Amino acid sequence: MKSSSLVSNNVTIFEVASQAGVSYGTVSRVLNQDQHVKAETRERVMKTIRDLGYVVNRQARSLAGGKTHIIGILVPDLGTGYIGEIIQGINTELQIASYDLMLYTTHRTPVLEADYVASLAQGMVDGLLLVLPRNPEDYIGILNSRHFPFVLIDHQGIGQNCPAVGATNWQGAYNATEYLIQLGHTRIGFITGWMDLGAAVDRLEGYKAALWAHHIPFTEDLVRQSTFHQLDGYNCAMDLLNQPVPPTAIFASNDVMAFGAMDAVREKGQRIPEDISIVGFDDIPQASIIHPALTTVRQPLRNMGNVATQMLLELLKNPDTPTKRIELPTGLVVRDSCQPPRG
Amino acid sequence: MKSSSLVSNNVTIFEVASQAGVSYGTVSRVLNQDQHVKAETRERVMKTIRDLGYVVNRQARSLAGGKTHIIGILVPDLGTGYIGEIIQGINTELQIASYDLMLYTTHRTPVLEADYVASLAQGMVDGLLLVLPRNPEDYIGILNSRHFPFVLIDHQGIGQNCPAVGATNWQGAYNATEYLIQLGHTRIGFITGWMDLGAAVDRLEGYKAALWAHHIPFTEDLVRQSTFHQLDGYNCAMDLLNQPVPPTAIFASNDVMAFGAMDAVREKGQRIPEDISIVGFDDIPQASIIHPALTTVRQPLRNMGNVATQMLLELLKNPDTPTKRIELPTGLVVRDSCQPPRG
DNA sequence: AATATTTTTGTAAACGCTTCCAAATCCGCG
DNA sequence: CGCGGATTTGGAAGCGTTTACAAAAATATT
Repeated sequence: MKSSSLVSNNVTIFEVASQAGVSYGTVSRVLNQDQHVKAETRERVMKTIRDLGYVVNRQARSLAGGKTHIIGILVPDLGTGYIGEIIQGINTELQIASYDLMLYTTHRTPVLEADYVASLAQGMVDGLLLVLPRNPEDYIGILNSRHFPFVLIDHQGIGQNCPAVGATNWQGAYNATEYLIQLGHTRIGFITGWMDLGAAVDRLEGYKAALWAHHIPFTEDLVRQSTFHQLDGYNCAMDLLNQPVPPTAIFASNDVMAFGAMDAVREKGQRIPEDISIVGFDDIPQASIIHPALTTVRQPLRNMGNVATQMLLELLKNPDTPTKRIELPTGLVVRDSCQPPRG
Repeated sequence: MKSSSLVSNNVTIFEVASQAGVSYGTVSRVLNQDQHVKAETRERVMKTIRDLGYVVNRQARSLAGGKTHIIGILVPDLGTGYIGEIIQGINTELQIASYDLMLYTTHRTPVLEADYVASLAQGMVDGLLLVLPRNPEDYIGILNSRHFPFVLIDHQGIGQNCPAVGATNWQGAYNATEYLIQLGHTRIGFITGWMDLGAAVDRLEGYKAALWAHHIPFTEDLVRQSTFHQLDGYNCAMDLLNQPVPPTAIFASNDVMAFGAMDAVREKGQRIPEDISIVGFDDIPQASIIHPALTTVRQPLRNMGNVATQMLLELLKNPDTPTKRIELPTGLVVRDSCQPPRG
């Protein structure tokens, strides 16, 4: 009986109804777990459904009911596994709630981003998960005014209070910097992410705060503005290392830039961690497979996906759930890329 | 006018029709580029559509027309960037054809796989892209008998001829093995993937063929059956290295197992490539960032996504396009993980 | 100028479901 | 036994399209 749903094509509630000797309204009620059905009738209908291999037509259901049971997710790309992890988290929750996932990648094109959001919000999906959005200012206002449910992942929101889940970026950067300081480092290079992203700013601030707390003067000479990309990480690290008095440690604002920094260090003929310590941020899967394994600040990516999805589903169920921003804790993962400075 | 579509919520063809002074049928015809509309009328309707910010309701359209303009993609996971690359390729094509993408991850649970396929084929999507399917036998027959359009990516199909795109696995493995042989290696370890996947078998066969062509005796002692996972790659490599006469090179059937092998080599206190050469397969993004950069057989993943999508779209447009299987060429990417054996 | 032909437009009937309202059935109790 | 209220069921209407068919308008033909 299992695969009969694949075999028989177009069973409708009408066929189920006539087979079970009830009206189609009753079948619909059973399908929607309406309480107003006699237990015995429900049983009979469910059996018929199984026998006939009936599967509800989602299009019809959403036309009639106004809900699609699809949620959309907008991501910048799928390159690094960073997004992949988040999606796994989202997926788990969605599966439980039996929602479907519509995936859109923007490749960081703001135009696309706004367009997608426009047409999605038009009824294609019930809610939206926006991962690492680049220019949400363009549309968040509109989504809000239309009361369209959405949750931001890894973005601070934009002044207005929107539902969002992020991580304690500041604290993570603070802890990582402090770890390096406690190892004895005082000249710690820092490579930022896109500074238009709140997370990148927070990480820089955490770094500064840790220096400050340990009475180490902050200097712009040790900071390089970058883009979260590996190659830029490489270039910035190179630049940092070419200074008259180079840093003894480099803290990159994400893991792939840390990988780039590692390349730079090696190209200068120096060793990690003996000559230079490296710290990353994110703890993407590759961080533990690279050699030496990267010490990094772990973001609970999967968990962020879980939580964001739960928030969105809650929002769908109960639209006036108060808006909240959740920050999941980050944690320092100590591996092999750091040690006290030489001498 | 740009964002009016976001502002106004429920414009239907009826409103457009009355605004434009035509019947709703005509609007529908304009929407579907039906030729039977006077040019002037078409213009007027299109203007109204723009003015009102009308957007077609996809649910209604597919209920009536039978097509969803959504294609489904079934992937095992999103962990390694391998799938991510393929998805990028798919996405590009889909964007051009303005189809939407529904993503399902199976985590390699055969049950899920079959269930998904069942309900998807039920009308949720117009076609299916099956990436690296594990047990397609369970449902390919049924899909075929229902004439449901699908394309396999990175799978050999199952005897029957189904549309599929793959890569020249045999040739790639042959070339990589030959490369090692030409460097002077004669004891070349080989770590397989899941042997229930055709691609894995082909790679093993390519390896064997190259040995044979160069009169190097094949021995099971140098082959380990594995699973495409990093940890298993590590274990198999360890096992290989612990033999009385260990290999001087290891060829892993994919990159992440090669990463695992690298870990094993290092743990044995040996260096890459000085003591042991390593070759992978796939050329996922990480292969070039790991240190030493991995010599590997490049699969044109993005391209495979492109081609598969084009095939599927063609199949949708013209259901009796003859079935074909396309094999895209692989190529050896020489980086830093190999050198001639010592001594 | 009248008819035949073609092009364009209007309309009704699906598509498969949800949901509301009214009708039927059931139950307990006087 | 009959009545009121609660529970259960049936059926109509509507969701926003597409599409087949018929009607109307435009054009060509004699």
